[in-house]
Amino acid sequence: MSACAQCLARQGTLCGALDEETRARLLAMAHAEEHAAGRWLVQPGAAADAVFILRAGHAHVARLTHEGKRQILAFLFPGDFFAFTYEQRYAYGAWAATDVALCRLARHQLEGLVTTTPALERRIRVQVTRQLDSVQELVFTLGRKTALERVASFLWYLDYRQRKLGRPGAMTDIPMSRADIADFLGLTSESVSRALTRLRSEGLISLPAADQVGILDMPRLRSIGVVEAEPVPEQPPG
Amino acid sequence: MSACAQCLARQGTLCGALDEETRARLLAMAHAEEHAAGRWLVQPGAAADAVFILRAGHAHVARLTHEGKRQILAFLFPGDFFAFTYEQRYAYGAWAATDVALCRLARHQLEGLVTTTPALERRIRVQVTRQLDSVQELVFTLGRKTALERVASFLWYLDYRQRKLGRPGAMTDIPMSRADIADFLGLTSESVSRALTRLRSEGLISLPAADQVGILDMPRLRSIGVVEAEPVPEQPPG
DNA sequence: CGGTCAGTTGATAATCATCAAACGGAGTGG
DNA sequence: CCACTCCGTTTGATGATTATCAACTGACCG
Repeated sequence: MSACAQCLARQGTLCGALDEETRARLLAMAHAEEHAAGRWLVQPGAAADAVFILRAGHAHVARLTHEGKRQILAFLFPGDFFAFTYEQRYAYGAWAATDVALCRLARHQLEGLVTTTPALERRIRVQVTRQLDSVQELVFTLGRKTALERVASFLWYLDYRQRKLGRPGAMTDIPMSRADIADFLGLTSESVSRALTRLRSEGLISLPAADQVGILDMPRLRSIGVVEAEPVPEQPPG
Repeated sequence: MSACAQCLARQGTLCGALDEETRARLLAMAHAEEHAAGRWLVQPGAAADAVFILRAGHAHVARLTHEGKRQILAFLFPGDFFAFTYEQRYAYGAWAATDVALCRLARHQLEGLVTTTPALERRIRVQVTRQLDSVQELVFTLGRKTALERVASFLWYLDYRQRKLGRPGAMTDIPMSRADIADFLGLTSESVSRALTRLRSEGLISLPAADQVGILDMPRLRSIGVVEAEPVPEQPPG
């Protein structure tokens, strides 16, 4: 219950915007778990029989290949909801990047509750839709941005996420390695490093430590990284 | 009603798996429309006040920038469902690639119907979840595949989609230009062309016309393009 | 029969990956 | 307390892939 209270304080969470009764039922079927940094939360290829809500810590979701290639699909922050798929087996893996606390919801139980609780079903649909929006944003980043633009937009994103969790402050944490960032942005860790160095040398950011960044010129950083959609182009392309 | 019958014949459609009454209500609020090739179906930046089901023809969804960059997010086939977003305005545009027929559903009406029709809500959630799965697949393609691998996986995907629509046959249609394929795969049209030429010269495919491909060696094509997920790696990376 | 346009092919350039070395902070042991 | 090691990061040199620019081909259409 107190685990929930902590979680509910956050916006955009699955359980927010639910009435007391539904929340209680959800809680009744939730397994509260804690895992040490480095542990699998979702094994790639395992039966997709649960979904998760991250309560504390950081976790990463990635698609992996036998050749050792890795594409990180999402960096999870407290309050994030993950492992929703239509497939019978997970196409990706998720692991604890730091020590984490999470709620595990068995899929068949959740599907059961959902059929009698339209509000919950709706809430899940909204969450999945938001994830769709953000993955489409990532598609654009990977398909059509340069290394510098990718890194700039990533810093913007990091800052945005941390502000949303209510950490103002001049500094933004970078709670993942250069290699992780690279595997999210479709680059190498060297390219990420070079892009950061360039942004620093041009006065857009400061890097007091490897895991902290100060954004000195947000408008310019944003103009590099965050590409605006065309308002209303004349004629469709193609 | 006959427009619906045509649409319902297809698997994986929004309206499939709904009972008669719900389907009738959905139909009652659906605007059946037809649009000529080249027309906007969704204008980028417009109020996100409707969702669509494509009944016939092909449409493309893309994120566009004022600098003329374009990232195609999806190629829509008959039966596909699109323009679902959490945002108030569309971050992307969609247009008719050929003459199209579609159903338009006003978002506020649909939201209304959905609250009293759990089965429909569930159906929508499933559709959105499937889209999430496929966009995540695209993220991996853009982030971690070479040009040749991207094109190979694209051909596999085209073939897969057309088989699902029930067109066996030795030949697979390519119902979009090289530039469209390029903007989907994060490449240029020249790179797409070179990759196709290479696949042809290596005997994997035949190209009797620019808009048709014959897959001569599916296993090899698949092994190039479709990267298997790691079954169960020992220790999480990172 | 010429014109237009999508597609292909070729030459060159830019970006990013790869390979390699140096750097620096955190932790360890003398 | 300080040297040493380790590992992630940064920086440098080189190479590969893909983008860009440009020319050419062929199909379709007036």
